[in-house]
Amino acid sequence: MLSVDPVILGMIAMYPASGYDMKIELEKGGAGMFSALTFGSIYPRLSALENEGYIVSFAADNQGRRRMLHELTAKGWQALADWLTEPPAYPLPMRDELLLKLSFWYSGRGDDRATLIAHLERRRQQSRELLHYLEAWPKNGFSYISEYSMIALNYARTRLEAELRWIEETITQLEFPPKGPEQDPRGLAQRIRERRAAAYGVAGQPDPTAQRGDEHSTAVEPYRA
Amino acid sequence: MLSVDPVILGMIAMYPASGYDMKIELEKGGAGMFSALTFGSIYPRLSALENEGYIVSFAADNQGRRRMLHELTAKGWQALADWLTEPPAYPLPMRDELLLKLSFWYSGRGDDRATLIAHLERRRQQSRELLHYLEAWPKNGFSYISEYSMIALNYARTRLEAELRWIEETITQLEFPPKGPEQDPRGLAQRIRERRAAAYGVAGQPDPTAQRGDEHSTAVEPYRA
DNA sequence: AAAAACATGTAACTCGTTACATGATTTG
DNA sequence: CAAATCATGTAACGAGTTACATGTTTTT
Repeated sequence: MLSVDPVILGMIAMYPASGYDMKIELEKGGAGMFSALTFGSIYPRLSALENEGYIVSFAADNQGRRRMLHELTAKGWQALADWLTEPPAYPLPMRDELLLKLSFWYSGRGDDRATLIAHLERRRQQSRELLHYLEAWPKNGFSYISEYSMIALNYARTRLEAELRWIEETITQLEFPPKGPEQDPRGLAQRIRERRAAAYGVAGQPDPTAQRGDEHSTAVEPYRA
Repeated sequence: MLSVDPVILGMIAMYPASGYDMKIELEKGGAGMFSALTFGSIYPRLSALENEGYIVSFAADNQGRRRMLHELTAKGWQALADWLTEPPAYPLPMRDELLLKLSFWYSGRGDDRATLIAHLERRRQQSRELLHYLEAWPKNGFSYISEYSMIALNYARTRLEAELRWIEETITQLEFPPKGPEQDPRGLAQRIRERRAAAYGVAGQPDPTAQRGDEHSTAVEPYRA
């Protein structure tokens, strides 16, 4: 039972679907906010799930074009119900390049606030678009949306709205002058600038001697809880 | 340049660190909110990054215990700065089992609201703990936290607070009776119950005949935008 | 004296993605 | 009639995880 399997079973549970249907549904629909599948993982799993008795597959006529539909067996319905009953794993960490870049920003770019504002404005644009798409989806007159899907949708909406507020506040803050570190008992901010300058060399050219071991004598105690 | 590489370079940029340091720092520190690394990916990449000239490694005496520290070269500092300048990829989709389960909840568990409330209460507990940990971190008197790391931390805090509010609202809603689907123009809610009943069989035992292709004649039009 | 934490590293494995292959039908 | 879309499938690849192997030092 791979992690994609419950998604496949869940999609089929809504209606007997083809592999292609599932891909499209996830791209355009609600569950796609929380998972994505590629054909390369869908089709092999459909075969496996059929071999293991979770689904049955049958050809459906699609005016000449071949089309394989899949339906859950009793075992498949049971597996889905069991998976839903299992306590969901806590999503950790929140993989997000923007946040990761923020964590390392000072070390790598110092007080280059302009580039960071550009990143944030791009993100604002993307999140706004996603929010609009997501608000339109339950009103498209087509998709099946249960009370529970709507709750999931509410989560995504709430999260995006909070993100947009954070972006506004952050851009405002970045338009003011830099504030200096929030906490820096070991004076790392200063040391980072010095180490970078040493690596590049005083005249701006790379300095090969700055790469020998002995120069790194300013060892920093790592954090131990 | 693998996706873990900028994280390694970013950690080293803060202070010359060992592979072990990075693992611990990510587990206990701020960047760990947004990325995790295992030894199996750290050590091989440290060798590779040294071979490619991004870092230099040197033995540091750690009272008898061996310890390899790593420092950025000019090329390494430059690679980090370049990576930070690149527009960050939009994090899509938000992989979250709880949300995925909500999407499929009705199909698999019908109106079993008790189990769902249990999931939400568990999540509330975990998110509260993370929030408390995360609020304590910038006051531990040790970690280096730049203005920008603090902004990332603010994001995580904002997001968790929004999530906790959503959990409260959702639990309250789930204590009321079920509402029925938000949007269901094809009558799928009804069909799902019928299909599940057919798969299990009327008497509760699995019905093998319900698994033949012909019975699935109630084909549902897939969504096409 | 044992267990936990410190510290580095390798090899096998697993899962998912990318790229490729094929072919029918609809649309411009 | 060419291009886009529909539709299914396979094979190679890649990147990260898990498990294993090894040895030291500190804590209980």
